[in-house]
Amino acid sequence: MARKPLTQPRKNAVQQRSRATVDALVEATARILVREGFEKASTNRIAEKAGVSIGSLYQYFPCKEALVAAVIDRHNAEIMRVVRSALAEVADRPVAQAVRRLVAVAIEAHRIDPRLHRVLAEQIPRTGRLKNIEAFNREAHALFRSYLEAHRDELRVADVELAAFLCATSIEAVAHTAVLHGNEALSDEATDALVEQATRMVVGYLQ
Amino acid sequence: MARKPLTQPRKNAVQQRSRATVDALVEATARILVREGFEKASTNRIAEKAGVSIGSLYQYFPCKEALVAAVIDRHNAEIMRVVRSALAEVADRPVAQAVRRLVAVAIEAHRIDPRLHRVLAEQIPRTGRLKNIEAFNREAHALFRSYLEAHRDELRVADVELAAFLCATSIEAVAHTAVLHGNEALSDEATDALVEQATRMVVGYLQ
Amino acid sequence: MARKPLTQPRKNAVQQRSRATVDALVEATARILVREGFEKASTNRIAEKAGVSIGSLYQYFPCKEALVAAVIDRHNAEIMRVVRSALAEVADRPVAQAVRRLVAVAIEAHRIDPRLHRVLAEQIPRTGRLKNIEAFNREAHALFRSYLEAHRDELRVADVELAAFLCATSIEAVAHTAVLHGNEALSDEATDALVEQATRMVVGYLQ
Amino acid sequence: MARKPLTQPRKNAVQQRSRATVDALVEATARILVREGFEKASTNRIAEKAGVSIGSLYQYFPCKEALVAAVIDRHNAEIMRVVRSALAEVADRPVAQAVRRLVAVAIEAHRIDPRLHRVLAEQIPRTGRLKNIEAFNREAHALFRSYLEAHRDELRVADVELAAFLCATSIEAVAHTAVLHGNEALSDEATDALVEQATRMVVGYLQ
DNA sequence: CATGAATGAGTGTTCATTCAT
DNA sequence: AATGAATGAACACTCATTCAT
Repeated sequence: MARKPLTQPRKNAVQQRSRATVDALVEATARILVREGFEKASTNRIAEKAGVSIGSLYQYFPCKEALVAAVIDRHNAEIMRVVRSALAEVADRPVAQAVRRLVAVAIEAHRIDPRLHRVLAEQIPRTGRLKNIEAFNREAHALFRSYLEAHRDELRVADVELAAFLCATSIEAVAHTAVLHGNEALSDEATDALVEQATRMVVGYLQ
Repeated sequence: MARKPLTQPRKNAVQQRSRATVDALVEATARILVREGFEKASTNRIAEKAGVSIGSLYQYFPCKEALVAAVIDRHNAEIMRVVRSALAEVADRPVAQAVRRLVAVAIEAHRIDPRLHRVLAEQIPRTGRLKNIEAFNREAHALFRSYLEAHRDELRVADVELAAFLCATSIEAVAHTAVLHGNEALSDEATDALVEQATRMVVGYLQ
Repeated sequence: MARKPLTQPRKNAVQQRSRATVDALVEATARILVREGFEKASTNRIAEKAGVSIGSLYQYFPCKEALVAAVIDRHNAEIMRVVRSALAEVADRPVAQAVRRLVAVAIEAHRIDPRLHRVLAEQIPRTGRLKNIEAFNREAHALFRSYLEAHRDELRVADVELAAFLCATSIEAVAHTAVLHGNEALSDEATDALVEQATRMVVGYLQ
Repeated sequence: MARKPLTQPRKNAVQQRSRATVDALVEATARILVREGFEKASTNRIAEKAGVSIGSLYQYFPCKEALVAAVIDRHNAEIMRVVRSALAEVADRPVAQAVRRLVAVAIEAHRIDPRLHRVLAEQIPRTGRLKNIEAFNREAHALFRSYLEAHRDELRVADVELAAFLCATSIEAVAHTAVLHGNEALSDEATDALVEQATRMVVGYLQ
């Protein structure tokens, strides 16, 4: 009952151990996913790479999908932290500035862990409960739409929802493709040019 | 080119039979992919649905991936036929007209077999040799870029390659998402509005 | 017999606690056996249902079989209490009366916890040390045989041992099957008729 | 369509091979069941003992239970062949003769493969679809009841159904216990005495 | 060419049991 | 004593692929 009295003994030690095991498992899953792909990510292999017994794996994750979902959630959380803070930051800025920032942030977000992002976006069978990747896109879209609605008087589009869909989809696709499908890493100049042009396209449309 | 003209009938018969077997296998694969997903598409099941023995399947396809690749190729070919003819058709039209037509065609293309398109885009592990889905995108992008280069004097963009990437990526993403991720089928009005706005965005940027 | 009388209270407390833990474990095992069957009765689940750690379970029971054996022993003890007291009660009665009472008691005994009885009789793999269910039968048979030997002069059978085997086996099987394999619970009338006829069969044979 | 023209070529060869595999699997299952018990009868072990790959096992049996069910069916079929023919044989005989024969047959039936019978009766978890063991008992009971009904005028019992239940259950239990739970094999004299006494008990009751 | 029986490495998952804390 | 995290052998089952017929 009495907690945080400077020393959290046993239980905390226990919690730390558990936590370390869980982290090791999620991390091992992500690594295998990135290096060898979804097909090679068997539970036994994950446990082995995590330095944990297969029994322990199933103490913390009810099935293989839960492990992959944890990786997805962790990655999505990182991305959404960046996206949410950017959108909060530009909430009161005019559309031209806001869009430029959001395009830049979309690229940044895709650079957090591009190879993992690629695997999650392209290699995971989107069956059953593993639909979560789109979930985060939906949240990002919704936030962007809220911004546009708040700035409706600056816009010269009739249907804000449609405009939001158009712009958010385009920005995401451009950032995704540029970061993941370019043959080489984007140079700073190329990135600047991309941001500049994408911003021009979107702002030109909205205003 | 001309071979053994005497036994040609026989050989033709054989070739026809082979062709029919191959077609049946590809068709069965596509059907199972659409109806039951990649995970259920085992080679034995495909052979059974195609009314062919598993041995025969391996006479025509060296491995499972080759079968899936054939489905992808067939689908891509259908799409590219539409895209190529549209681009040929608009080759000499002004940008505004051409873009409107291309946006409409992008949507049409995604409607050819949306459920198959979805499976191919989302459910197939993109391991090893199964990268072909992007291949077709690359061709479409290249064709569009050629168009823009031929109409460079109508444009007010500095970097045509970058502009082509931006526009083609956006159009593809918008069409893909609208067709496959909308909760219901797009109405005609919604489609018209989408085409109108996407065209405005792209043309506004290019000119 | 009398040990360390000074620390007895403490020790008693401990013993009581132990006793309670053991009881909880046996009870939990029985409940799971009845409600979910042998296959679901894992040691971890038993410990959980008993509100005891898996470590404690192994402090009191060396292995899973020991737990199941304890359930069997407890159930057998209950049954044998009934059977023994009935046999004591009829020890001096004539055969006709005694048999009628014993048939009734056999049915009563199977009704003590029919679902548990069924699981113990049908679902537990009778491997290794888990043969105990027959043990109780052996004791009941022996008691019945003693009764018959004491009343030998009332009987017109040559081989009392064989007669005891025949009658005890038949009574047990009839009671068992009637209680556990009848589609519905036995009505009072049906039970009466069953007792009447079984008694007639056995007494007719013995006398 | 045209079948049995003296030679059943290919297909027959194929069928023979399949049949041999199936037989080997059922036989291996029975052997392991007898020698090592249900718990040791894993599908991999069965396949190995049958000299067949685990894959082949699953080509012919959809799950482990199906394998065990096949063993049960095979054993039941053997027993029922004996029981059915005995009942057909005695159909027109008077009760006293018929019962003596049936008791003898019950013992014979339990001697067909006593160790297998024991495992099937005692060691197989009677879960789900593995209830078949009782099914054969039901058939034997029904046949016996039919006999009694046909000979009702010879009997002095009020309720033929109840009498059939009583006698069939008793005979089965006595035969089962005598064959399987006696410490040693029954001598011929002991068997004769058992048949004699059981017959006396049952006939005395019926008439 | 066609067949389909056969293969066996590999999968996800369970569970009795141990042992450091 | 009590705890519960950890273990890992074992299980039922799948499926891409081979090869004798």
